[in-house]
Amino acid sequence: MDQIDRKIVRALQQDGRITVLDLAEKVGLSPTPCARRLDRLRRDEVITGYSAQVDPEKLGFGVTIFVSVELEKQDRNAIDAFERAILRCDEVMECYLMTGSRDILLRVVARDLTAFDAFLENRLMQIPGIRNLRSNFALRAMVKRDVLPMATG
Amino acid sequence: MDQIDRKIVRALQQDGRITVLDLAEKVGLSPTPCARRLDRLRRDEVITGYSAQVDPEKLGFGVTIFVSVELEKQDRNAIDAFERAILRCDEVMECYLMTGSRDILLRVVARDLTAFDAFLENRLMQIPGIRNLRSNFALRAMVKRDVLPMATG
DNA sequence: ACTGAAAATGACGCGCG
DNA sequence: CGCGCGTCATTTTCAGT
Repeated sequence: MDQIDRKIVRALQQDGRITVLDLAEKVGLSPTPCARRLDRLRRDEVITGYSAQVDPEKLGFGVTIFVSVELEKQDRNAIDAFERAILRCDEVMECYLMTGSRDILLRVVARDLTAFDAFLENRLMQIPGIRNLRSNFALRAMVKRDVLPMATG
Repeated sequence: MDQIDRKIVRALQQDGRITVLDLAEKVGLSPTPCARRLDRLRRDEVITGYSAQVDPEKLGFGVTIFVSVELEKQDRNAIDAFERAILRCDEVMECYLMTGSRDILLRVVARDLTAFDAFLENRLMQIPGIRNLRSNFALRAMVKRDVLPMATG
């Protein structure tokens, strides 16, 4: 992971469909070694995939909700079980295990509040071991970034 | 936005570098009309871009922190000013305007706690109009998804 | 369907550490 | 000495018309 690798990763975060030729020029390499580095970055799982950025509203997901979940038990088994269950919920875009009261933070998308209510009732609250929930609604996203900061190196 | 468009968007979220040929086959179209739809989806900003998915840890960003910010005033001007300021912070990967006490939720990445402290001191707390802050630390990401749920249609 | 461009692959020599 | 770059060439595949 040298400076050129970081440039490659950065360029690909900014434009995931850039060609190897353009990428090579951008980072100051010729195409073949650039492609070799790209292969390595994927093998090492620095780059784990590629994705289109989509406007959720245009797909009908107008609502974003953050849900704090506190589990009854916070041992490994309880957390693993919750994790397996939450992986099956497509509405959950992000899920973080937090410090402190060792609760869990979810970012959930939904079509509207009715759909979110259905998610809570039929999905989230069906998961055993939940002590309590707290939902906070987002009015809008001010920032949604896909490019990590420059690692100082 | 019909069912085929949704399939296209879904496939591109799953693999942002899929070729038009493979995409066409996947959604049951021939390449040319598939490419036309793709152009339209980009023009309509349903698809806003493409990005590589990167493992933050492998780039040295081992720490994720959620920061709740409460502003002194919650009028349009104060929020706009905060938004402009936060856009300049590369460490802020997401920022949501919330309901309730109309505060703001940030997801911040940092190299370590020292770097996060520097961000708080030199960046975030330099923004005027902040009444208070509350930081919550993530132990790890359980789920990080880039594919929106299927819109029922 | 066609044409130009790009990707994937491999071989080879070179230079810098 | 060896790793990584550059160059070149080839074949296959893709994009755009």
